[in-house]
Amino acid sequence: MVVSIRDVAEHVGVSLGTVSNVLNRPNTVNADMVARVLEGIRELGYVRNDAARQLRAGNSRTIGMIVQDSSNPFFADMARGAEDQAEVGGRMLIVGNSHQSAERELRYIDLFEEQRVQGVFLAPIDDLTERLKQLRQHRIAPVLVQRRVSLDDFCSVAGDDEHGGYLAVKHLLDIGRRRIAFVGGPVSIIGIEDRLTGARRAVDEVADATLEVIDTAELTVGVGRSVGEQILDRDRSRRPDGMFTANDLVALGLIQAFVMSHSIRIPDEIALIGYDDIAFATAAVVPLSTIRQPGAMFGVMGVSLIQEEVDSPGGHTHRQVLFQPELVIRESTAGFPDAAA
Amino acid sequence: MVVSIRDVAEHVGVSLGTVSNVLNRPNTVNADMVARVLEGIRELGYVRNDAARQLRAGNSRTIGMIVQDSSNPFFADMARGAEDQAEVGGRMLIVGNSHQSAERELRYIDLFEEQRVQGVFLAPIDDLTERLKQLRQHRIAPVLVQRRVSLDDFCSVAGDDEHGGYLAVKHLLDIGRRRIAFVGGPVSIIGIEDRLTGARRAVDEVADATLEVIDTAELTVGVGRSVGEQILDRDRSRRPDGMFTANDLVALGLIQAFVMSHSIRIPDEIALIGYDDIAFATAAVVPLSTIRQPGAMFGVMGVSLIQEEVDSPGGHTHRQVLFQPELVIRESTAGFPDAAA
DNA sequence: AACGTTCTATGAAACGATTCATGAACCGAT
DNA sequence: ATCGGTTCATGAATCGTTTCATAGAACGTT
Repeated sequence: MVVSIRDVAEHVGVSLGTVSNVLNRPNTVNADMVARVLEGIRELGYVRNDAARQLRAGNSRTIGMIVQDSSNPFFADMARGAEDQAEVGGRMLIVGNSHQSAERELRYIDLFEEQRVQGVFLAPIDDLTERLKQLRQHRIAPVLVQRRVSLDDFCSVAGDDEHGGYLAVKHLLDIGRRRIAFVGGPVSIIGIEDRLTGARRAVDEVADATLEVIDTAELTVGVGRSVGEQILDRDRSRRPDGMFTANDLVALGLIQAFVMSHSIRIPDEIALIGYDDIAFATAAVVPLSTIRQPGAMFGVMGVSLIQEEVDSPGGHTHRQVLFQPELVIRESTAGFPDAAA
Repeated sequence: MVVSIRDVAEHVGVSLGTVSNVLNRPNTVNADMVARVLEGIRELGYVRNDAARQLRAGNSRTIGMIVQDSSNPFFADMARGAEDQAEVGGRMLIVGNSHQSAERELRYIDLFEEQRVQGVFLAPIDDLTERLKQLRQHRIAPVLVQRRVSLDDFCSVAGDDEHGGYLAVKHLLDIGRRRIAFVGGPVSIIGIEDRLTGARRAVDEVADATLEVIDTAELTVGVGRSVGEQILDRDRSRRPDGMFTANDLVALGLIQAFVMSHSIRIPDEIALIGYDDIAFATAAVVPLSTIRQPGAMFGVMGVSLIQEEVDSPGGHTHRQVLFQPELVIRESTAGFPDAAA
């Protein structure tokens, strides 16, 4: 029923080594032999068994990626970039979704290791340094989406989150806001912590500015909405006048809550700025100011770094690629264009 | 360097079969033997080689999925559902992105077949009936996201697109619109064709209603934006007063174009309805009316059907699961709540 | 005719797991 | 002491590839 390379060999009347050569080194085989073998493969409907290939050859052609939240378009962009780049190198990308659960993250790492992937690309939730070093010993190249990694151990891709956080809050202060709130979390995640640090630095530069930190368990539209409702419950005087969220989803949730209530006007009463610049930020009820990061490029670069490490078996020096974020101003921190006219 | 099951066996001082039994049938092995072996595995950092496992056992533990556009949140939802369900059965999901290219679609199918996945879950672009029958012969279960499949050959999951299209345009007609436009494509894709058919049926029920079809190459925000600009270029009298788009992304693009121009008011001049009800539809500049489909459920059900077929080696009768779409009315086809008040 | 070179086909060995027929060890009953 | 029954460890065979040392064929050169 299932056709092996040996069946093809018998059918064509050549040795099994020749069929393998046709598949892997066609230039070492006589041209019409190649034609005959390919014909036989077609006739029998032979499909190479990759497990056997991998077992013998000792390497897989896949790269594993773990994202924290596949429904976040920013991660979707990253995954798309990663997939495209993997394809360039003739590799395949397997994406796992950790849902921000450290346990699922570890399970995927185990799974990827059993698959003998060539590399793993991930934004770790927990500190995985030890586990990742183990991976490296098993010839799997880990590449992180995270800034603060010990330089010698891993390649990494990151945005300058501290600077991004600074840019965001500096902008809020520049348009005259003083009661700043940061929404996001868990702040134990390094990138988020950095954004908060940058925010704090900006606030500290202005004498009468204050920073309130609203720590959340995750970064979703739903979380944004419930924080928004919580803000709505407050006395008007106790509300912030400028809010910076750790990503765009949370900001979109806030916008929904505020707009639906009809009682808080954006940006008049509260100005809002997000992070990532996902495609939907432009299309929001109130188009969202944000800090832009090149999501797809993160993916492309991450996979490139894996390929670099894999393809240079001798000396490989780890690289830290840092992308500079960029402030994008839209209506959520500016007057409406109409108002200006 | 690399630790095999044999190394573990030697290290612990047992036979290699015993180690395998500990891994696969621990209940047939004496309890403290299990403990000793596990200890050895830990000490040596042994990780099972899945390629070898799969070669010998003859089956993989993975399911392949091909999506047409990973940046569409609807597909992201579907993939998440599929992944969750795969995990329930102890399987792993591999997702490939065809970018609506029939060629990439075929490449992924080949790849999945080499991997000997247990099943493939996909919304085919081309007619793949023959190729998928080949897959089945090789013991790979194909499940389609598509309605019109010959009942006997495959399981499938689908929304009732024809009914959805009808609901959408019926709603536009109900609020008094008569010059209807359908935006989407390519209409050769079955689901899209069905939505158009439903739209046409609704239009035909009303004497003075007309339907204009704007065929597009893909279904993205960018396409929506450019169709929007094209509408803006028209004489006011030649514009539609109700538009139905084949998915929400296109509708969001239209909204962006119209709102940015400040010359077309939604829904006053043009009412708009999309399809899918992605999370961002609620948060749009003008919250978008749409036809809701349960994306995650599509994924869950699709993978369930694969598991059903795989786990019942004897008789399996193919099932067609049809989800009923649901009309969701928001501001893009209604007066603003303010206006009503 | 003998030799060296180049080209190409051959098939046994190996990769690392699972499977399964075999039998050793033990136990309780006769 | 023997026997039947259980429990459990053993290791050779096997899965389908790739690799590689070997050798046959063909050709040109001396």
